[in-house]
Amino acid sequence: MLNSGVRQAVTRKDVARYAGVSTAVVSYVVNARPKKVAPATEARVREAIKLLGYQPNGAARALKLGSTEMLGLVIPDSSNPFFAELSHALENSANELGYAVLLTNSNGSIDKERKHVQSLSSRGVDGLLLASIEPQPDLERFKESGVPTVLLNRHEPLPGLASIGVDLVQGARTAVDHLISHDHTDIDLVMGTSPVASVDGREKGWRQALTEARLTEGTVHRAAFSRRGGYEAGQRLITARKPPTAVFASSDTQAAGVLRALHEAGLQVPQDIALISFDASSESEYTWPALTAVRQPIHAMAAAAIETLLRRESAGENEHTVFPTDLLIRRSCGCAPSASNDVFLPTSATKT
Amino acid sequence: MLNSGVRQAVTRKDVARYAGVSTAVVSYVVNARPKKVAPATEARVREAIKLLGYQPNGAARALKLGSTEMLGLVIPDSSNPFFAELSHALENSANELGYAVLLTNSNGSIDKERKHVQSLSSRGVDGLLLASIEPQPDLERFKESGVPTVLLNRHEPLPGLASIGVDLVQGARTAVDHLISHDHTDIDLVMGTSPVASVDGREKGWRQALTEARLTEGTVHRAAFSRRGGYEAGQRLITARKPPTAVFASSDTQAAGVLRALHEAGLQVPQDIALISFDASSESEYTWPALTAVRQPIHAMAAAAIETLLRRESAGENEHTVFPTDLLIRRSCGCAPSASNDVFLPTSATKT
DNA sequence: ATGAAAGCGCTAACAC
DNA sequence: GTGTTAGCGCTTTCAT
Repeated sequence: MLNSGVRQAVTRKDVARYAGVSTAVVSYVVNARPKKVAPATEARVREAIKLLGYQPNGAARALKLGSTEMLGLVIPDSSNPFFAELSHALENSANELGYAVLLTNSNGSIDKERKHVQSLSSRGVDGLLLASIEPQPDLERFKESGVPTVLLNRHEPLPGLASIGVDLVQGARTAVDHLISHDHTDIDLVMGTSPVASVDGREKGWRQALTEARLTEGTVHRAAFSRRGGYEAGQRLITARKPPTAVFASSDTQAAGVLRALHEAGLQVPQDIALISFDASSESEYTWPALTAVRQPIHAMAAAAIETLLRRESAGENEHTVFPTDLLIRRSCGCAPSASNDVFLPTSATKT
Repeated sequence: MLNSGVRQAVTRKDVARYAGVSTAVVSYVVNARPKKVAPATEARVREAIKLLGYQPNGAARALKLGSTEMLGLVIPDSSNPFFAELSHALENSANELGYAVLLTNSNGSIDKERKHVQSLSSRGVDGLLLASIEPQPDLERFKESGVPTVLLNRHEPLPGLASIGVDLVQGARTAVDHLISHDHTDIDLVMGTSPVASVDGREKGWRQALTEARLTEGTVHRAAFSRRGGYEAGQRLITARKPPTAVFASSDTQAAGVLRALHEAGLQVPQDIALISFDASSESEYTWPALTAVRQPIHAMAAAAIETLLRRESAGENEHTVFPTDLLIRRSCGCAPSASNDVFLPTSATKT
């Protein structure tokens, strides 16, 4: 009838016996709750804990309390620089509040994403952080599992679910407007593709900026959200009859690929073709030339996501928080910043 | 006395009642074990499960079974490209075997690393994957917690603990030998710094290759394992009285920094200074020029780590597995590969 | 200030 | 083939 005591050799019972108290008292000192314990008793218990090398059993605690103090994280690809930085920031924020995070990759598969959500829910996570690849995640799924959820990297409100993201349209407009201020009139777009069709805010912003400046619309080069995708788009871009003089890329990784294609063709950036990217993850600072990029406030978003999730555990608000972006001026746009980097547009977060 | 039934509204008991069976039967069908169930009964149970939206409670299962089917991962920085790729591969491998992974970052702090090990152990992980920043991790700590552990990114055997890594010395020698074959005689080293002093295998390999070729030793530039570190090292390197004609960098990220410094100084790679880096993470393919790099077989190592860890749960062997590296020839070394990338040294893993 | 005991949801040995 | 039930380690109410 015994469980194979492989690991949990020492339980609170052993500690209690060793310290000559009841198991309840051990609990009181370990949690400093809900009762006070006499200093002398407490000392004996602590002594016993240290001596026996006692470690509370998380599973038992979770079962009793109904809370695992774990958060589930589902992202497309944790090795992609943007998501790598985001998940790092999320882990740090969660950790500060005593929460551990279960990391899962959907690897671009909707089916895998669903399985992970389900599995994390079954593991009893206290909350779910989901960077979904579905433009319209099935709400019922979440209601059912009942796990508080916040959607990451989500750029439009989704009624019924909390979400956090950036103003894609505004960010793109800032970038394209900047290119226009450098007197460019032929501005192409390298746009990432998501599994399901729907117009990305970056595409809208690019188009809006062009329209307002009464410029003719450039070409949209669709490619995967990856360095390779950008590389292929870059190759297509320069072999057009009339290549653009400037390009806006929907992510840093794509821009890195575009850069490679341009270099291989012997083209100079920004002289022959100027380039601005989106995200401003740390890799964008070390490309050649360094990328001017629309920056997402990753750390602030991560902190807000955790905060929203944990607050939601009690209250159940479903707001969409939009963070502003700034334009980080470096070399690829044609500017020659004097010394350090300049930053535009430092506005604050808004809620919907 | 009731637990606040916030989430786990529906338990196996509800399912049993609804299907008109006992709780044991529900267990049998959910786990397909340890008893057979009549097809008709099974169908009724599955029906009830679906209808009620029943999800097994992981904490209860873990408590009963003494296994959480979770693995703990402790790494210095999950946003560093190398560790990002490693943790991605680890998560994938673990997931295939039904294990979830708890990700934690030590952020370069030994204290944090210890806290995470302790916390993961307390959460009852079935195994620990640890990329320690300590050159000599305290063995007692692990014996005590009793969690099967494998050390990652570990390049020398550590008696008493399983570990996995790459032959740093050999990898570095291959790189430096290659530089020598390009007729370089002044080859500097950009070496990452770890918190505690101890000679890294890459430094040894660099020195050995130089010595065997009867070349005078170049300068060692110590810098952080980061793009910024590499950048600073690169700046120092080119302002020396007699700059080298070739450089071996101990990581891709550092090489990216070196590249930036060289570009800023108007130096050509490989013409003015040739460069080879270590890791060959995916970012090394998209720098300009693309980096020739010593490649670590990240996926194979991840798979082996998981396999070792899970096998160790029963048997308790403590071997050190060394993986071979290859030299991925691209442009930064001075080669002009015809079409695709060439790969050297495809040998197989060895155990100690 | 301390202790006894119930019970969280699940598994599996054992009885039928 | 199915049901009964003990018990995993913990928290906390209630009694002392």
